[in-house]
Amino acid sequence: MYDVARLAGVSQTTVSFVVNNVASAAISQETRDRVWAAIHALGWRPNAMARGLRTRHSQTLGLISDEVVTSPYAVRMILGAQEKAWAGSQMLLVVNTSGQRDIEQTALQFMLERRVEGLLYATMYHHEVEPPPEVRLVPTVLLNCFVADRSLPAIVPDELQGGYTATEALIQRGHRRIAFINETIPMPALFGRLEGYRQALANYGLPFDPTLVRHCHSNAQDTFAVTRELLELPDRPTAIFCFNDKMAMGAYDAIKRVGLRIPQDVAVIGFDNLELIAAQLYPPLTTVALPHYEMGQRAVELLQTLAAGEQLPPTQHFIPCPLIERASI
Amino acid sequence: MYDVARLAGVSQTTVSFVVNNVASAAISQETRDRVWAAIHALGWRPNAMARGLRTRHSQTLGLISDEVVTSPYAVRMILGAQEKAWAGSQMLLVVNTSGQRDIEQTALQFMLERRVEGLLYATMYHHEVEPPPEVRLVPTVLLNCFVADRSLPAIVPDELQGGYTATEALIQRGHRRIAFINETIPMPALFGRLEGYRQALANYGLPFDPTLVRHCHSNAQDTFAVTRELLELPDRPTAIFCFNDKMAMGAYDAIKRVGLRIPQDVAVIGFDNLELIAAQLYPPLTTVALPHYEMGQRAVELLQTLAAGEQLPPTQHFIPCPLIERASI
DNA sequence: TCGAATTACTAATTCGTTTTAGTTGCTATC
DNA sequence: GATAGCAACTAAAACGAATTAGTAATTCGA
Repeated sequence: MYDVARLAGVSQTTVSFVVNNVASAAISQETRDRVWAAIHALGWRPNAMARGLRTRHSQTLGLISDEVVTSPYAVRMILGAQEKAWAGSQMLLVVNTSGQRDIEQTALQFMLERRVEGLLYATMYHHEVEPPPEVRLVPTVLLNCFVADRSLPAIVPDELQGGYTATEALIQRGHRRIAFINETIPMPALFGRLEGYRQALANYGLPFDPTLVRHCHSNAQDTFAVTRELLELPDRPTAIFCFNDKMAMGAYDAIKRVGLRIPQDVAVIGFDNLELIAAQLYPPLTTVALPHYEMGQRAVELLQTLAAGEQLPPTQHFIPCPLIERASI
Repeated sequence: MYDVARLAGVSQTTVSFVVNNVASAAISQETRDRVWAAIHALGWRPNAMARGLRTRHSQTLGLISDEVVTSPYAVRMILGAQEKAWAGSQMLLVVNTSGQRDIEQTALQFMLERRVEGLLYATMYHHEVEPPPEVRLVPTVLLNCFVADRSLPAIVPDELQGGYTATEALIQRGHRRIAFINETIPMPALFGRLEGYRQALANYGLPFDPTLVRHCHSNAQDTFAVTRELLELPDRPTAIFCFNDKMAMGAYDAIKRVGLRIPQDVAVIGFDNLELIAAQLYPPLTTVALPHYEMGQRAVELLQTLAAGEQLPPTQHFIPCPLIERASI
């Protein structure tokens, strides 16, 4: 900046005023032009570290996530966060801990040293977490997870509404015997979606038939078997709500194998909206989307208002899961 | 640091020496203990901006990528980069430009202002790029892309070897009539894999039959049709090499539809190793993986040596694509 | 016509570190 | 008994901006 000042024949202060467009400073247009010309001539660029040191603002948010691998579309969460941060001209520091506690700990230290203005603590599937206590030193928003005592604001998908929406979509197309193939591992998604399924049935005056609710691991192979069982039931279900799209893949195979058609004979609805699967299956899979992108955005939005000093209670935000209509119901 | 110094009864300089374990400074163990005690008592943490200002090192790498959406597994590239950066105790600044030139431009400015020590310019599918000229102000490595004049170092997948590997795997299992369903849009992958296919055939003394090479868009639907055509050929191929796993999905459907078995009647091999598809298909799909994770790692590795001041020619690094054996051939 | 207000700037301090160049008091040495 | 050498520190100057508190010259108003 001193070099620029010298070349433009002004003081370093003036350069700073011009660069930052300081309202309280009166600088003639002619001087401004000279300063900018000098800046371009020298290729000067502000040093964010020096600026940050003085202003005490890093213009940086940190994102600590456990895994990006399991569900690739959860990446859209990061994307949503990044784009929102970007819109607020902040950068996002991303660290993936691979679920290792020590990495998480040092990542946190690193971020605090860099004076991040807020922290996103994200997980790739919706579950309870116990983040290190230091996260409370800085505004923090949980993404796709929550703490037992709900003492930190969280952005999570509305599993119940999602389950309700899927079931309702089937009911509205006239289905009355709707099977639900649920996950086996206890997790919010399992309980939430089941509850949504029950509420939808109840709301439309349909009975809850426990024989129609099955559990298996969420892969195509296991679901293939479970689906065949369901199809052999005396009063065969006309629709299957699968816990996720991977399961739907297995269900498709099973239905086709016994010579039934989708959706004419058996309708299938999934969950997750994994484009890769849902759009490639034949017929394309109707499913419920996890609103990852929007969750990322909302989380940063919230973080930004918190970082601005606003005092808010640690609300748990449930983001609705929209129905993605394709051709399987 | 001054507060810590006061509490420990030493000078700020001493605190700095203790914190950084400066070898040239002689500090008694007793004093070190007092300093650390004071640090913990006050919860002091170094300010990375102040440190960076003084040392002229940001300990940060920048990653500019166009899209994370198209091929979700390309995310592993970012993961590889992040973990390697982490290992060198550097942080990764990630910006996704969604392919917009203006975002790319400002992202670059932002990163230069933050004095990133190196830049990764990544694309989600392998193709030629023209990055903004400012990338040359700082060590830069291209990831999954390259510039026309090869004036920047690049890390790209070895498409030719990949095509060769896939074809060879089929040949070694006794196949002699091997179809190849290729992409239609001109891109390095199309040419490279085709060349690999040809070289493998030639190497094993098999004729190249143009009727066995088809082109279609890489989705299940279109591939379904093309596969049916292939299966109706008088001298039907016994194996199909699909340009990617999405295509393989369509091929599976077509083969099953006409009552043939995989792999007994027709073998199928894919490309990309999209776990989501390859592992869920029945039978699980043998495929060739794009070494995204390793590419990310290698890119950062290279970047780190460049950032260390080493002068290297802008080599194009071809990372081999390994065969992932499952059950479809 | 003179003081007040305004315009157009600048000097100097500060942010929180690292680092260079000392300083002080001992101990060992010849 | 002076001195070199060492151990154990400290003072002060950067690093590159932002910001506060001025200053000099001009304009304005009564």
